Amino acid sequence: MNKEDQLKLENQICFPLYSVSRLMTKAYKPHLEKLGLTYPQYLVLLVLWENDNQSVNKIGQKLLLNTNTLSPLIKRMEKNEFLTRTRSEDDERTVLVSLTLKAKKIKERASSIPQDLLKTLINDDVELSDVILLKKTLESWVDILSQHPENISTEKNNK
Amino acid sequence: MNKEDQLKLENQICFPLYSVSRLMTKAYKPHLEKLGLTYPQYLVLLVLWENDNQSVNKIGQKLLLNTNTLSPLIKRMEKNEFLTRTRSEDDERTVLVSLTLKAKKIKERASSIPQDLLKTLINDDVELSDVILLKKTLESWVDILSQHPENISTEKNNK
DNA sequence: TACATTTGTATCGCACACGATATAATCGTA
DNA sequence: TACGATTATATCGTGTGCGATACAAATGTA
Repeated sequence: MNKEDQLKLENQICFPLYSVSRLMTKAYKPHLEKLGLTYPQYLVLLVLWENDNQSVNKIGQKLLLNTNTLSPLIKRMEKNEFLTRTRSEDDERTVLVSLTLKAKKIKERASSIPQDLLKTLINDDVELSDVILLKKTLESWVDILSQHPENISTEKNNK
Repeated sequence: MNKEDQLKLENQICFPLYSVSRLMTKAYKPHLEKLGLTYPQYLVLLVLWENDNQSVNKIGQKLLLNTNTLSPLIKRMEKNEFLTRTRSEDDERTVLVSLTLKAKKIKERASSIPQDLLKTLINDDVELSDVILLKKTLESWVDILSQHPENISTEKNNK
């Protein structure tokens, strides 16, 4: 491929990645709005539904987000009564984030959202096996990219 | 898969998509910073390098972005002397966006960025054939998702 | 035990995304 | 040819992302 072709939008791998990510978030939107959530806020709940009462740092490690994104986001969720924030007694620096009853209650309703969305896609053109392959591929890219020099977080990334 | 498992972060297809998109943009960052560009600004240049002098609307159709995102973005690029904006004489509503000399000059330097990035990835673990497959898969998702009810743009999407 | 370093969180500033809305120009049609 | 509908762009408000920076608590070490 020559230099001219490399610059064509259609030959860029990053662009469809960027587009699909945005379009997927948009597809989630009407479902999440009913629950009063945004997509990143939904991600925080996913982490906490799996294990309640985690530090901001820990949540950030799982979502690959830093505290400069998470701190205000979590505060908004606290204001909307999905979360509570408490300083850890062991380490006064640490803020522990916990689910409220309200957040626990919507877990059930939230569980059907991804399935519902996938169904409409699979009914269209996508095969379930394609989805699984795509997920695997993207996950390996996450691994590689998160080890890339630009993406090593300043915080120690000790799982 | 039961309802409990569906909610695990690791079982969500959208999350790796969202992560890889962000990590890729981050990987681009140091390269684009040297040129004084952000990733979405780079996308606008890609469109114009292919065909100069296009309307805001047209650029938006190609990037799947609306004018409420593009208008300020293009104005920032005008301020940074990458673009010029002129009202069309045929239709006073239309703003035609053109490349400045500065923008034309960096085309050469910009052309190596994606290749450079891919090389470091491929040197690591990724096969070129994987990249091509991923691109194809994502492009088909773009097609499907952009036809989804939530994602039909208000503007007529007449290619 | 002082004190430099590290760690966990938060704040600031900037640049997107995007729904809702505004405004002016153009178009369609009665 | 009026005039309502459509179209092209822009503005506003809110919520992310993220680099840079601040700050207090905890840790390591001389």
